[in-house]
Amino acid sequence: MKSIQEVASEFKVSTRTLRYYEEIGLLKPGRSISNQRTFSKKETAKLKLILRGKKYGFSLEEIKEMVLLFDLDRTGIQQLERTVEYGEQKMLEIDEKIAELTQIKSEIQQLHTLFSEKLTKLKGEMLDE
Amino acid sequence: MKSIQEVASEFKVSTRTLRYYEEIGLLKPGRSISNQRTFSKKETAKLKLILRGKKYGFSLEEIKEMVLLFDLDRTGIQQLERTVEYGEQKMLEIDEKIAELTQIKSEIQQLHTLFSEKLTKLKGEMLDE
DNA sequence: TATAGCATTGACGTTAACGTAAACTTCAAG
DNA sequence: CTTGAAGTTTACGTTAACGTCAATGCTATA
Repeated sequence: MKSIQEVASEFKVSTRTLRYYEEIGLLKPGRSISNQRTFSKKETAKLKLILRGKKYGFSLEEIKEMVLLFDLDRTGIQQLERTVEYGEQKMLEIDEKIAELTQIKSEIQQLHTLFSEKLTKLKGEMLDE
Repeated sequence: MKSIQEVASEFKVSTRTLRYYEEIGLLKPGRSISNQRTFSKKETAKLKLILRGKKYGFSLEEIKEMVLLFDLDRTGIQQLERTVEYGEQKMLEIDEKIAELTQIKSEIQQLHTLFSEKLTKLKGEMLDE
């Protein structure tokens, strides 16, 4: 069980951010006798997922859905089926994102090649003078 | 040359968004005689890059740097060298993002497998009754 | 020529995701 | 026991990325 400061510095976020994530239902840390937040392994795992999600452009609202995978008591069959479906859909979305990133990379790559050649040529011209 | 409405509906953004992108220096459409914005191929290409960049979580400020690759007169050697370096760095960043996405996917994959098994088991139990 | 439909430039409004400050409590160290 | 660091809640402030509205201009067509 970690304190809010420990978690904050471990993940390089502010304590305000952690409280905010609790406020909007993303995290659900426990409480000590003196009412201080305690973060279990599960919560830090969730936080890791949240931060990774943010890094590639999901809103906290979207992330919330994904994090629910960690929280819900998946007892009923219907619940489980929905969860499984949801997971499949998310994986498809991720595949799309990867494809787009690859696309962007190749565009940059082209520009890069273009400029590199231009540069080589320019340097050559300098030697000619 | 396309009008603002043509571009807006083609890319499914608002005209306001296009004006905003001009306001912050991302796009630089030309003007018709009657002062109406005209979008060249280059501008729409830039817009495409902008929207793709947004989709995976770059801020407009970050995107601005990337879009500059399209705009600058790359005449001087120093400029070109900087540009080439910048492009290399960006490609590295993209590789990182792809790696993280792959990581997220595998985490979801694990949860998915877990729940799928649970589901299969539950369904089996139902038949046993 | 009047009217409808798109364009323009301000300028103020809105929302997400926190930052920051105030007022208070709790805990560990001297 | 006091003092300082870290915790709590409450609440107002801030910034990016637009939305929305008002006032106005061009222009094609009935």
